[in-house]
Amino acid sequence: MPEFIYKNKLYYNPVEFAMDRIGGTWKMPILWRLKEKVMRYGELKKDIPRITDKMLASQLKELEAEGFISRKVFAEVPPRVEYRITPRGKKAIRLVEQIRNYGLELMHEFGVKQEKKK
Amino acid sequence: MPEFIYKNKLYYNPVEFAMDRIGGTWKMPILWRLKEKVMRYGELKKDIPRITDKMLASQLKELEAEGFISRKVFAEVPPRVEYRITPRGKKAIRLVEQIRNYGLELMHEFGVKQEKKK
DNA sequence: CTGGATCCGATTTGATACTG
DNA sequence: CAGTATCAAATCGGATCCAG
Repeated sequence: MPEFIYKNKLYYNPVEFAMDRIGGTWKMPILWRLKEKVMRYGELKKDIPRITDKMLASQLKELEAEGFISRKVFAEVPPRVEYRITPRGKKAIRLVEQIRNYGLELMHEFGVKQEKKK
Repeated sequence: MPEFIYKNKLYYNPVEFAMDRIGGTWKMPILWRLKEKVMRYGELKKDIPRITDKMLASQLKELEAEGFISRKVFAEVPPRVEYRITPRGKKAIRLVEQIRNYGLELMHEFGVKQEKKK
């Protein structure tokens, strides 16, 4: 049984480590949107339903701190901040795609229907 | 933006749906161990470090309720209960492997070393 | 042996208001 | 526009005790 410490937290396995980096309710949705677009804070906010400023800001900060996205601030008024995916983030996206495909498969098995975008 | 309800819970995307079925701290470790072995409750308990009875029992119940594992009770004294993976669980294992491989990759990038099993 | 029941603290997320 | 600060709610998981 592998077991290890990272940043003062005990992990039992690599899956847990990965999910701690890019798991949670909002990180994958954020990465997903930055897949092939550079986006501003406000664009992300509008594009991700129900996310609050608190969650968006904190998750962006964590993703940046661990190198999945980068942040560019423009010295303008009004302020402009752009977020873009990094190479590490691109690798993460490949996993997101796999989980997503699996999720779609499961939803089909469970008879879950998705709503259309309005 | 897909958005849907399953069992009275609102989901934002397929990833979230998948992780709600097989995510959390203990479900993947359990599935992983049943990958190619039938195991008893007590064996799982011994093999998964630090898991409590509460978590093991509840996670087994949820995995069974959603068809990832099956449970066989023997009418013996003392009681014997065996858990085995189902076809649906086997598909899940393929995803676990992908997440695990990604986690190992990330750990390498982050310079995390795993301890050897004692 | 295989759990269920209860209590409780820690963590995560949400709501709301406010600011450079 | 792009966030912070504060407080509250919900969820998760651990500890402990009990039972068929």
